[in-house]
Amino acid sequence: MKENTLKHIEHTDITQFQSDLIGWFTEEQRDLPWRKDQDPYKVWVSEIMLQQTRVDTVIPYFLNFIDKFPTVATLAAAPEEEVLKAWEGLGYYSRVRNLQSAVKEVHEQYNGQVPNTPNEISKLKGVGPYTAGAILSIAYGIPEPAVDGNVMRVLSRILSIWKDIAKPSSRKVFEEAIRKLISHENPSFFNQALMELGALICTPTSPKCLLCPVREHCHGFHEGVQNELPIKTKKKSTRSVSLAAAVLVNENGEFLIHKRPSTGLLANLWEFPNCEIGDFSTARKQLEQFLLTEYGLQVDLENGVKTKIDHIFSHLKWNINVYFGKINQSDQPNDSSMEIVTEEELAKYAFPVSHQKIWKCYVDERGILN
DNA sequence: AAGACGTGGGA
DNA sequence: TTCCCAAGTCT
Repeated sequence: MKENTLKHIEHTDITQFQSDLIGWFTEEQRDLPWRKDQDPYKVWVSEIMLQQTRVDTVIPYFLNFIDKFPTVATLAAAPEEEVLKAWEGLGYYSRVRNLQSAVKEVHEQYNGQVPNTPNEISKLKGVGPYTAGAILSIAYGIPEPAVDGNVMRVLSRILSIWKDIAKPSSRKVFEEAIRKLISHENPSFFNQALMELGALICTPTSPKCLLCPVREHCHGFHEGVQNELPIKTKKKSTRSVSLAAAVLVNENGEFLIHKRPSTGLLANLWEFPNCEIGDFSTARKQLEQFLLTEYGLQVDLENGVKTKIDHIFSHLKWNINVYFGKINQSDQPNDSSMEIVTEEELAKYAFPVSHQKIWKCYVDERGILN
């Protein structure tokens, strides 16, 4: 069965395949900011940002992040608040907390040098099998597989592999294939070329086979099944959660914000006080009760719901009822996870997009009133 | 193994 | 609207 899965490798001219693939990448690769040099730190940052995230989205974040934290030493020394702020809006925020944690370890345990062995680099927080292979091959020229979604899709087609790429167990099949195919002369370009091919030519839908530099090596194309591959089972739909949130302002024009717990969803990001509710019809009462029992705040929320915000995550959906309310200057948080800040100071804190939407609602509404 | 973990874009 | 993503990792 195992031999059968990769049977097409026997009929692949590996040297010619490498040459065609790397030759194409050399000519056609996109000009991307993390391709200016092979600084292991910058390669690392880019690979973490690119996890589950589009190139076009990453570019401005990468430029800003490297501007703010150009080296291992600067990121290791940075306040977490600033680091999270630089990641604000990118999503999967544990990536950047793990990155800074790992960078601190590199700074302290490896004298600031990103390790260059599979064993050492894989121990770093947030560095899984893909990222380890990407850094080792791109920054250090070490022939390790870097198997991401692109590579699994491309190889599924080229080698006509009918394994479900959604299953974690499938990854090792593709790693095995890459170990047989990878160029030892230029593992960096080989790995990047496979991903670039997946992004530009061998796309999820409507692959541009007529433009493909390795079409002659592609068993899926020759079998006419390139549109049937890869096999990928779909995931379950998301569940819905109802929330009520409050934008609370005092006589000084200062706002109450709350820092989320250090684990779980949107960890360590800031938000407007909110709670999960069972029933929209009594949302305001539930929120007032929550503010009293959790934060010791006696608040009269304005009567009407200001807006209803829908926010979709990968695995769940928030339906947020937004309320406005006044607090007194004498109301101080009874909780160290809360702060009272001016509108100007708000810009220093990292908020998830869902709560940026709440703030936008407040600004829009206030603009009408003023 | 399967679910948690974000977001914005395209069909 | 709904679904599927896009250079994955952690638990």
